[in-house]
Amino acid sequence: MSSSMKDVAAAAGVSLGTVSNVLNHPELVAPATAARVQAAIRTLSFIPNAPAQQLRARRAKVLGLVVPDIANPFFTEVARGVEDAALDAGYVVILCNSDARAEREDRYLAVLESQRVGGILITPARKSLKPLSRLLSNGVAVTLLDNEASSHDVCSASVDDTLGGSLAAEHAVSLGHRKLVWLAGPSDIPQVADREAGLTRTARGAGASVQRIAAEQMTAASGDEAMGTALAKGLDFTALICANDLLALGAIRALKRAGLRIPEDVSVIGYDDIEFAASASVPLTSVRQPKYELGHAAANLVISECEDPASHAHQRVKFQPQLIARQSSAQVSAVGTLAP
Amino acid sequence: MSSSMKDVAAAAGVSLGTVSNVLNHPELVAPATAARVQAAIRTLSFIPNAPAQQLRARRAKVLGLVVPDIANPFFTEVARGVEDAALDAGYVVILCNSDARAEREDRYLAVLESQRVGGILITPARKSLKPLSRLLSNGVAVTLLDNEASSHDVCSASVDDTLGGSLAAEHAVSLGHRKLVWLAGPSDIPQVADREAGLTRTARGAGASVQRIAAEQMTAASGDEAMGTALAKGLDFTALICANDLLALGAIRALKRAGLRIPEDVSVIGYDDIEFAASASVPLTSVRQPKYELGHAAANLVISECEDPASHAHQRVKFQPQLIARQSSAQVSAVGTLAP
DNA sequence: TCACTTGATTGAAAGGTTTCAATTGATGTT
DNA sequence: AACATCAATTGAAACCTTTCAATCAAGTGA
Repeated sequence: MSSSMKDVAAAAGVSLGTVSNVLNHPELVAPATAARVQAAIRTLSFIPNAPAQQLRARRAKVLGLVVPDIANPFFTEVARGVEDAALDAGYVVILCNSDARAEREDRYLAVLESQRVGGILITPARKSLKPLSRLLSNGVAVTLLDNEASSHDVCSASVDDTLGGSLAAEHAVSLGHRKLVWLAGPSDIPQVADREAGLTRTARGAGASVQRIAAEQMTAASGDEAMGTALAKGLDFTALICANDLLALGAIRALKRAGLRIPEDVSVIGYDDIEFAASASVPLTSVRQPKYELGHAAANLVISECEDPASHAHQRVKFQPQLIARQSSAQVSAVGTLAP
Repeated sequence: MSSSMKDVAAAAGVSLGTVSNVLNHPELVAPATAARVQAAIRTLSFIPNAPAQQLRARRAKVLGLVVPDIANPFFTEVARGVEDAALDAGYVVILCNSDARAEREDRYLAVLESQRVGGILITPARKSLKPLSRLLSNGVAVTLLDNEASSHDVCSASVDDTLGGSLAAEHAVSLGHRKLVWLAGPSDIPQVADREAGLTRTARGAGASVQRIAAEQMTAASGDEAMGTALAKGLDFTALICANDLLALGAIRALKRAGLRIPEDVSVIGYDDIEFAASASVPLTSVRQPKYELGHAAANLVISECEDPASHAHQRVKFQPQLIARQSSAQVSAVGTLAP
């Protein structure tokens, strides 16, 4: 049904090679011939066979996007940035949710290897780059997404999480808070560790205390649960800083259930500034990350490496986060402290 | 670097064809030989070249997922269902956001045709299936997602939107509301039209009036704006029913700005029951759609058609929505009516 | 007119897989 | 001993593209 270059060649009365030249090296072919070939392409509505091109080129114009969870609006927005950059460059994006599970990540990496993708954008489920080494040695361009590269054979695009943590702490401290709680996620997530480091350093430096509680996953449900159990055990604090907005949204539910008012009793600060932060039950103060830009930049890094691996120098792009103050945080109240 | 079946054949001392048989028709090859080949596959860590398979098969084990906007949590959840079904079947998903724009949708359809994808899951940007006819005549399996098929050459998986609209109306009416406002989206979205039809029929049948206002897009920002202008012009109503939750979230912002209390002055009902509906400033009453299941079912439909087009019968799977009542809707108050 | 250059076009090979008709070797039948 | 049967394996063709060395035709300079 669908026509090949052979059909086009026959229709235009030229050889296969000439059709290819029209498509890939138009400067080599006489204008009249080129016109004839173009006409044939149109009448046959020829569309190149990408798998054949990929087989020939040994690399597909395809990117793998491996993220923990696209349902997290942070990654959704990042994905939009990736997709737009990819489409502009004639690339296509394969969506891979790892669920932050190594096993599922590995499965996807194998699939992507089989597909001979040109590049991979990944927010890894674990710290080691070992699982990527096969791909790297096969010449696949890899860019770390929302993670800073520690080695020198990959690019990375990330946001300064240490600074972000600092910004959150500064904000809380500037409102007079001295007893902070940090609601972390799983401890093996590097972004969370960096935010925690920045937060802790800045808070302690300003004379504030930081207690740490941890949620199992970076989801609202998990934040609700973790906050709930922590409150049940008793907790003395005036400000809650969360490792991301989903946790914050969940924690707010738990706080409200416990009869605490926000921000009168507790100030809450999230991280990411997802779209829903502004529509939350209490509009959420949050550390904004340039999500779309992050995805866009990362995609452009891999694409540039794909297009010209030889002259490519690995880069680390780092964006700056920004604190967005809303109603969920306020000046500490004289009586706001909650004793167990 | 990466090894081919030829390498495996050499290592195992058999012919290329035998390696292929081990992989695809193991029953044809002697156990001892098969073992030898498997060993070679392992030592060379051979991974099949998907583009070559695709070239040969003339169809890739790849699905295109074309949605208006993955940033809408409804589609995000649908996408998860699609992806899980695909991964289980050894398929891979290409993410295509059409932004509900015909031009961008066409661009993606051309890309997917070029990639020779086996199937396409699409929530079309326009009613006509014309843009898909090329694909269909090339034997690509197409399944309509969240749209009911009107023609007979495609499958579809959808949710009963007319029923959903009815459920919302019933709920409002049962709480005593008689002056309803319907916040619609762009009028060419079939889902929205169906919801509106169900809503209007049921509401009018119960003696309630329905005024219609429309947002430009199905986003929170757009809902905020549409509601804001409508309120400024004056509106007499006690319940607001929105074409989706994002619109509802935006509308709630506008209502609050106008000094209206929810649900005391206005009851608000959304549609989709996205995860954030429960965390919204007022937990949102909404019509829940089985989003993940929808995506999962749709993917399984296309995959089954890809795998065995001959014996495939086109199907229309239709799910039932369900009303989830939360705090944003309540019994109409005696004084709640707002005059212009 | 011959030798040569330049520009345009061609033909063949390669890339990795699957399929299928053909071959081989062994077993069983008469 | 000759033949048919069957299981296991092989070799070649096909899928469609790109590249590159080779060819061809036309035009230049001597």
